[in-house]
Amino acid sequence: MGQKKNVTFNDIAKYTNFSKTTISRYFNNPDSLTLENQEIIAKALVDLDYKENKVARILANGNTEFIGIILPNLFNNYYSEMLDRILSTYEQFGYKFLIFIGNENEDHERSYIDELLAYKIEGLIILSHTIPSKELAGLQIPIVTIEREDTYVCSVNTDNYMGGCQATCLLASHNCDILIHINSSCDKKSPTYGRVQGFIDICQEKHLPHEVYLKMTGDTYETAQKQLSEIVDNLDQKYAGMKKGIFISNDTQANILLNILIKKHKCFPEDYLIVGFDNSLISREAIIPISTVGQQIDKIAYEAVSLLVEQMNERKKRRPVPLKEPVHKVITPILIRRETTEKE
Amino acid sequence: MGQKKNVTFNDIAKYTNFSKTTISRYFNNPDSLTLENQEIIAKALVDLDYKENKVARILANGNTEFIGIILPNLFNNYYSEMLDRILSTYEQFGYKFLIFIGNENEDHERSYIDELLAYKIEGLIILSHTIPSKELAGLQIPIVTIEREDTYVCSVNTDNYMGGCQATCLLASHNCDILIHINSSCDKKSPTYGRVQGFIDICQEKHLPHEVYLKMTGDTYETAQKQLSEIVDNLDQKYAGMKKGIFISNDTQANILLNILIKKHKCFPEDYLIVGFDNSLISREAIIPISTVGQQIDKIAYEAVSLLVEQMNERKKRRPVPLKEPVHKVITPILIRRETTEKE
DNA sequence: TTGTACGCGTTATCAC
DNA sequence: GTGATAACGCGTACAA
Repeated sequence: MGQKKNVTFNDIAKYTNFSKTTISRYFNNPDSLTLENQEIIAKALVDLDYKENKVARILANGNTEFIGIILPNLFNNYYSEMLDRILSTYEQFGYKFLIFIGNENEDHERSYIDELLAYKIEGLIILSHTIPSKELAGLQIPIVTIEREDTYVCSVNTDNYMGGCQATCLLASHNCDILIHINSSCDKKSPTYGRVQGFIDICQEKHLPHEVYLKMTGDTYETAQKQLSEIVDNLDQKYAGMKKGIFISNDTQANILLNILIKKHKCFPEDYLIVGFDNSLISREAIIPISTVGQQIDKIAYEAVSLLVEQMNERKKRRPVPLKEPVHKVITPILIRRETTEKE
Repeated sequence: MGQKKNVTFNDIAKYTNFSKTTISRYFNNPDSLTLENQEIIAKALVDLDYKENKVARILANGNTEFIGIILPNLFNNYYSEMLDRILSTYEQFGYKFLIFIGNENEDHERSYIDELLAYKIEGLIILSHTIPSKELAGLQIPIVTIEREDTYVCSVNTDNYMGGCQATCLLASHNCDILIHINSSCDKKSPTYGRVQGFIDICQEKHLPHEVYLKMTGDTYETAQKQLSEIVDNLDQKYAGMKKGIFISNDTQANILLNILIKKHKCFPEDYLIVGFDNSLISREAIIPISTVGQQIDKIAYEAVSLLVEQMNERKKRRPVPLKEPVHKVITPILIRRETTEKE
């Protein structure tokens, strides 16, 4: 472990003429010692330069204070921002995080989970999409997922349906002649599908002409660019002279769309409005700040850890009462109006 | 730890009529068992549904296979991308990572380090800037820093000086009338200062007129925007009609600068050239793809972990020979020419 | 090739 | 308030 022998409770016990037990109590229940003896031990810790060893503590009491996390990647700003917020809950809850990047590789992710279990993590947060929630539920350990299929496990998700409604209503309020939604062909079970549903429902409710493009693959910047260029050409032709309100599935794509429009028309055309999703950095940094449906990432992260901590605490009781049904928390998105809808 | 009693080597030993030692050997030195017996044990593991416990293993042999990481944040794309690459070295080296976000808070970072040491991490990777390397060197544990002050510890850095030279030469090759460098007022000891020095040296060597702005604070997007607007107004006036080559300290700022120029002049002005630094996502996603000095993040991450692993392995030998001097690895940047210099 | 006995550093239980 | 002793689960000399 260390270079030289570690100083242990035994050494401190000998040095102070107390027993190991008393030293342990000094750390875990100091009030049970006299103030005087507390000071003696405190001094000894300094004299001997004691460093605590949590590994030994874990073995003895079983609490690792580890939470495992599996993310698809950290290139996507959404994930890195979420991770930032999750890690920051350390100040509040004290849990440490062991992190793996899945890269959409299901088998790798399985082996990562095994590794995490071997380190006796107390809970697991999953953001990757590969392993079905049914399988995750069989892991016999508290789990919370974020923005993914979550039928059999606890989860925290943005209210994507409401987000879709908000975006659509915003476009509708500007009296667009045609509303357009662009998204990937996501599964109907995935939370993301709520965005599509919200768009369609509002359009039907308000009897607004609308069209849905669900063919984005968007693996890379280049393919997204190509696909969106085609869509723009299509729209320019099909709805020439009409006011077009576009709700697109994320800010990265909204930005690409914006750039395509500006390059093609030399400026952001009067007859286009754009709303993105996520409120990721790029929506602010774009040449024209993009209106977007903002996910409350800090809140999602907090609720996820919080929900996990509840379950972990429950398990530590003598008679734990496991959840009958998975809990699904829903976080309200916040509509952010910027220049792609509120033209000056 | 678990809900029910964990299955241990003892249980397997009883089940198979071997000793604990033999079970242990099955995992750590399987060749020392007969194939037949290996199969018997393998079957027992399945029958009893054994789950390995690495915490116990750590306590027994002292190897946690943990590496600690302290980052300033994950909002900055550079850090999240770096973390992505570092985490991905798991496939190669097998080390697990415990991660803390420092948020520029020196005292918090100290307490994070204490926590990491309590978990007996074998090495530490530091990307945050607060704690002086002299203090880090006193930690008695292998350390590697990335792009920060590194006098007393091992480090991996981009060759910022070369990057500065590359960017400046690129601008010079386009026959600019005036070369400009925009940066924050960084410490001369910080690796980043190399970018400034490279710029100045090349300008002087080639006898090129140049000017350096070192007053960016860039805490937020808005302040950066304001500061750069002022600089642009200044440049427009001072060097009207002249071809201006700007080398700016990072891509985020390059993008802001680009947007300001386009908004002010309705297009990207003929008489401006821009080179950023980092090759971060935004440099590709900008309305006009930005030329930049690309940091080889994957290589930096690999070299950092690799350098750390070497030191950790050395410590495990019976007679470890610690490094006399800190090793400083330098990674060559790669110039990426895009449309802000190579106009069509 | 296999087994015995002990150590790793802490906590929990029970006694005083 | 304090102490002795037995866990926790695995690795490793040393012996057979």
